Amino acid sequence: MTGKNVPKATLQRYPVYLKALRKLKRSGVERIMSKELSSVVNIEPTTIRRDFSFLGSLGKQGFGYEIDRLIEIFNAQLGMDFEEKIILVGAGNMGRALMKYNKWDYVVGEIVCAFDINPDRQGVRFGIPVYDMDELEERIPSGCRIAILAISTNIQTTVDRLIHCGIVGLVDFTHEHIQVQKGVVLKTVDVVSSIQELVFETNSLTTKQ
Amino acid sequence: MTGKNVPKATLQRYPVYLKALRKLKRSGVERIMSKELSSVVNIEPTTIRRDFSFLGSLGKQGFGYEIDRLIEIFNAQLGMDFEEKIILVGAGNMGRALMKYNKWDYVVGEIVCAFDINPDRQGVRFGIPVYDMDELEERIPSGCRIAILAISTNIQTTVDRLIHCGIVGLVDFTHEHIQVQKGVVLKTVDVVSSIQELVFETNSLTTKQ
DNA sequence: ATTTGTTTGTGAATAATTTATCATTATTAA
DNA sequence: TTAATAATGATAAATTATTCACAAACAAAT
Repeated sequence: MTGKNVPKATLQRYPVYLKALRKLKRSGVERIMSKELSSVVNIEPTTIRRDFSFLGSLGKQGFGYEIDRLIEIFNAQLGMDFEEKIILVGAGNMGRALMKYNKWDYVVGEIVCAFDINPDRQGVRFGIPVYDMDELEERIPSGCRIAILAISTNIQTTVDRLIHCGIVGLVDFTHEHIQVQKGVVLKTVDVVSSIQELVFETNSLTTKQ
Repeated sequence: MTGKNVPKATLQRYPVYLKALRKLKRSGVERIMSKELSSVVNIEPTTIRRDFSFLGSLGKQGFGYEIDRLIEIFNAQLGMDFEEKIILVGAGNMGRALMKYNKWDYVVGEIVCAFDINPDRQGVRFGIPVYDMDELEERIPSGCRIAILAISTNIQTTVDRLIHCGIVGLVDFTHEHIQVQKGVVLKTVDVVSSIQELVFETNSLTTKQ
């Protein structure tokens, strides 16, 4: 339905809103105005209103937004209906951390299985079956489009294999540069890169002596 | 020196370039042109050239860029000189995964110590001392500005404590919404949010039936 | 029921970012 | 040495994102 003309920048803020709204709900808040929410998420009120407006007229003038309604709509928009089957590639420390947190309560889908080359890591872990990498092509669930990458060797080769299997979205936890063809979306999650950006940004605030 | 008028968007691409350049160097490439690099990182050549130009005239007309020179400059720009002392808060699965990868070879600094409430996780892990959370205020290295957050309880309280200790940059691996005052930079790293964005973006490409 | 105060939603204006164009300069080959 | 080629770096144009400003809508009070 929606998801078409929504600006990319807005799309990246939706998860932020959802998290903040869920936190507010837990602390008993039932309604909120763009100005209040602004101080919670550090986003200008007018930007918030514009972002929300892409999903319809969610608020009431002179009143604000009902948090329950917002959460419901964001859940729907951000994936509750999708039920994506996500695979995890790599069951090392990082992979296990991700499996453990798989009980995400407002998520798009769930990790249905994992793959690893190391036999010691295979079997069932945190309720998720971990198969041998060799079995990727046969074990990958049909319709699976998204993979989480948490391996440290044969990275590019594995990515190519995944794309061959129909993967079109990758969340990348490796520390290597990965090359993907157009049409495949790569979301890189990297502490190092994050810290590099952070150092830059904080340097313009606090000048080190 | 630099780091002032560089657009935020450009700043976020620098780590991408550095990673790609290091990969190219390892595979023996010595020089590259913006057009070639473009096909590696999926960023327009003209954007690459403009991004690079903020750091000086790094290339030669009719020739391209020397990879060694680029890497050197990016290293300098992205932190090699900074030697940030980074602390890790939370030594669970995620924390351990991060400690294990602490041997980042082109990084801004390193994790000098960690903190956790659980006594079982305290002691030295992967060469990094893990202290009790209660000791945060006394153990935090002087001049420490950046913290990696990988805890799952008392999140907001801990963040407030960290900011009180002088932390101005946070890499956040929790699944909660975190509120920070202006002046503190928060980089949220969240599988769930990444997947949510991914689902949106891939949906505009592959229409599910 | 009417008025008053408040906050949304949006068209218009501004700012930021990306892409296109082109002059310039280095390289290479004749 | 000179001309041809090629790719940068700078500027201009186009695109995208944010902010302003205000009309319309609703709630609450009288």
